[in-house]
Amino acid sequence: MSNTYPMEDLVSLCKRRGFIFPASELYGGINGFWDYGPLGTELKNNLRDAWWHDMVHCPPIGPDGDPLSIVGIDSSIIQNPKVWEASGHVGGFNDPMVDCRETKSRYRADHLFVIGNASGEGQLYAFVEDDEESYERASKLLAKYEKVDALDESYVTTSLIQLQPDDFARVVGPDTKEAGTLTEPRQFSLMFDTTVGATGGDDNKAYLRPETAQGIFLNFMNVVDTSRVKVPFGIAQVGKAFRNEVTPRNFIFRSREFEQMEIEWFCHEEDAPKWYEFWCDVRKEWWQSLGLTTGNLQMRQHDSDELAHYAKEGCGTFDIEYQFPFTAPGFGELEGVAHRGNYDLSRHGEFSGKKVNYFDQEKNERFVPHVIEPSAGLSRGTLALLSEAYTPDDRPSKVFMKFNPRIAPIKAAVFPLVNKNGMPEVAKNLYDDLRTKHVVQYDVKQSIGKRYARMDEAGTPFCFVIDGDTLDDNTITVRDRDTASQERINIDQAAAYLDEKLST
RNA sequence: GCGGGUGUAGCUCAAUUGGUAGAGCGUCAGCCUUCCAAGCUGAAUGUCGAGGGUUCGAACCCCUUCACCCGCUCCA
Repeated sequence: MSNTYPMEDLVSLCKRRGFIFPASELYGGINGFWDYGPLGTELKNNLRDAWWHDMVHCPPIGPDGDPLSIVGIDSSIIQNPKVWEASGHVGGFNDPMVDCRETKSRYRADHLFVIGNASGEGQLYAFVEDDEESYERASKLLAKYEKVDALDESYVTTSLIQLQPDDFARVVGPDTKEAGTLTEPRQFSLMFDTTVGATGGDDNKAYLRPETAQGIFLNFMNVVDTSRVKVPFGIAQVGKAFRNEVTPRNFIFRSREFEQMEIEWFCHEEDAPKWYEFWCDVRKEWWQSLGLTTGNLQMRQHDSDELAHYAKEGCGTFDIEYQFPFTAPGFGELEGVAHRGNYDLSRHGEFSGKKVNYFDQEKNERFVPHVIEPSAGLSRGTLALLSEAYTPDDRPSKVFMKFNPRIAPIKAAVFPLVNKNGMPEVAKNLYDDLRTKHVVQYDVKQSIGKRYARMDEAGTPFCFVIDGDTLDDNTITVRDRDTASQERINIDQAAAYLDEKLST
């Protein structure tokens, strides 16, 4: 079923029921940050734990019939700043950029020059460095504007970045006719700065990691040396990452602080396409196993022009995309499976001057492994689960959350049908028993209908009810969240019933 | 970053268009209740997003700012 309800309805429910709140709401919020409430935290932790279980503790069966070998790490959010130079994050994305409001083009400020009257008056015409055509165009327009046949020494070329802020109103962009459409140069560093040490200063500048992946590459040799792993193998990590997004948008989909679940799968170059294909399949099936339906998931290969700097030399990137309510009928990225080649390990070897490679004893071969990276968004995954679960209905609550029982924040509720006649005591006993193994809730307040409704919005798959018959024959009812239908089971079977339902 | 919209109780919204805020639902308490937000009674909750201005007086008009939504842009 596609998600066609308004996003606001889901956001409203998340607030109302304690899944997700705006961060710093008391102070008016802060753009791009969100807090997880009691139910949201359970949901996110369940997703994280399911991933860790299925990828690290009990990893998929490989093409040869044996389980894969994957180990976990937990690296620091702040690393030596040189890490981000080696990874390409500092160099490639720190340039001042200039936007054209008219044509929406974006230029690197240091690539733009302007030509104009040396008197400092009149319009300035911008052109792209080393672009003959662009220069010709600017020259012609300037000549026309100045009403001269040819440009002489009274017209000079200067770098755009040397202009004063006031000058930009006089600048005509490389592909516009109006002046003043170019913005002032802006830094587009998407990495968060921070300062290490109490004294501060530029020398102590560091960054909050923009991806968890680098922590894995940094520890590649440590893991190889200490964990008895052999290529091919994987290293997994879950953790926060930070990006100064230009436009945080769409609830927790694009936030400035978010969580990733990443695997770097290290293999021999000649096996890389095989593993790439393998991981695309495995990861898509995994999301499906959590209840994301086929129609809301799609695989999309990146075009060559949108590949990340690290993926250029590999065989590409596949996005696993989900149809969120705010993207429908389009899709938004949930996970990227990238072939990173051996870019990262090579770069760290180069920049550190240390040995970063692998020796295969059987083949007597030393090489830098290639990497397949299934990089999933934990925050985005949580949003996808919420989006998928949100189910408008004609029941009194008008909506219920159809979570897969495995990731549901609350697994079951225990109610006495009425708060008397010995029922509360029996219900309480059952609750005390179940709570030692599962997240369950006990509720005696108000009518049974309201209690069902509360659990529907929390997405609790099962409600156990102690009624009059329980006192006679030890049976209770189990009410199914999705169908509202009931069945009777023996009270002694409740725990086993839950175990069975949660394991499928 | 640009353009448009919105902001009032936990949620959804109202306030006769300048006279210092209400409803429904939810929540809580009590009664009642033998299966789906039932019924009865009662209660708590808002510096009307924030700051400034105009005015005798502002939720309402003006300015600034913040947040959220939509469309562009961006998304290593």
